Amino acid sequence: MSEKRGSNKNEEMELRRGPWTLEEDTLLIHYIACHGEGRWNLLAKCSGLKRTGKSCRLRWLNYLKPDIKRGNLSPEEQFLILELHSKWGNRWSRIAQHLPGRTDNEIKNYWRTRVQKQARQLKIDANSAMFRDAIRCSWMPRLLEKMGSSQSMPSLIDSNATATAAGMIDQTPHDGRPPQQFSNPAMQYPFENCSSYEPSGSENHSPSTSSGSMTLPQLPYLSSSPANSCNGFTFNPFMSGHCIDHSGYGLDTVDLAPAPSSQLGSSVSDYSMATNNCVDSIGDGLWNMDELWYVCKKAT
DNA sequence: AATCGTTTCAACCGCTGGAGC
DNA sequence: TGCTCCAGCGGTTGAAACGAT
Repeated sequence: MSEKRGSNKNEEMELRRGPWTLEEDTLLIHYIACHGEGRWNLLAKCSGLKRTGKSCRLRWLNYLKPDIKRGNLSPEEQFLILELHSKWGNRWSRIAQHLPGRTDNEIKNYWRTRVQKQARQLKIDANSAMFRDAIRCSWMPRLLEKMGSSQSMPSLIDSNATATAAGMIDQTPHDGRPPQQFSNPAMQYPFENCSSYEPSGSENHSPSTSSGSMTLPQLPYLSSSPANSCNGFTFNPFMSGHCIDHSGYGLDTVDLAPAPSSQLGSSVSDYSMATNNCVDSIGDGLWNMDELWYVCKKAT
């Protein structure tokens, strides 16, 4: 036993850790090209890499794999992440399956650095129903707006038959319920029904499906308002002019300061008007913290 | 230009579940 | 049935990059 432990220790001492070098990457790529993926421990031993099988696997899956998509997440991808996370929680690999070329690690990082950041700034729990509703009622419409204007959805439609922001989020394989579908979310996503959170593993409580379009559970504090309105807001998918930013993710902080009380009592159009003028100075983004704050505030 | 605080993301760690024996 | 090994998952960390002053 002690002998085995000693030999393991010697092996561990030889193991490299930390950032991968170009030589290591080349070695790994070459080995996988010859022998294929999988059997990572064997790969680690036979390839000459002084890495653990785990490390090799991670490097390949998260960085070296040819179909890995690099760069900022598109609005469609962001929308999907928000939508799928609201259903499945922190099931990153599962969410990643619906975003071709994106890794669970990347999605997880996105959620932590972009989404949770907003929750922190709002001083609310990122896992709270309140925050999720704020996302659904303020952030996601903004993404739809972005998607509608960029008309870039075909990329997802083409690359992912089971889950697209533009069509169907297929749940059938996971829980046997009918899939949620909205043939054109920019036009049809019904925001009158903001969702409550469903923790991971509680998929039996997922949003219901109604006549081919996504219908989400209605919150008690939301009025049964007309389509495209939520919690007193009117969400026109093509409404322009929100506090938005230049970042590729569109989620950088805009302004955490609560709206003046006079605005809280106004109609959404008034409120939108009040915040619209920041567009020119801030740019083309998706995230309006004032509005989000208002959604959260009204929910309490 | 230098310093410091913040953000990003690649990589690691611990745990779990499945397969094989 | 229980053990071991391995792949995969989600949480966390820390170095590098970036931005503000």
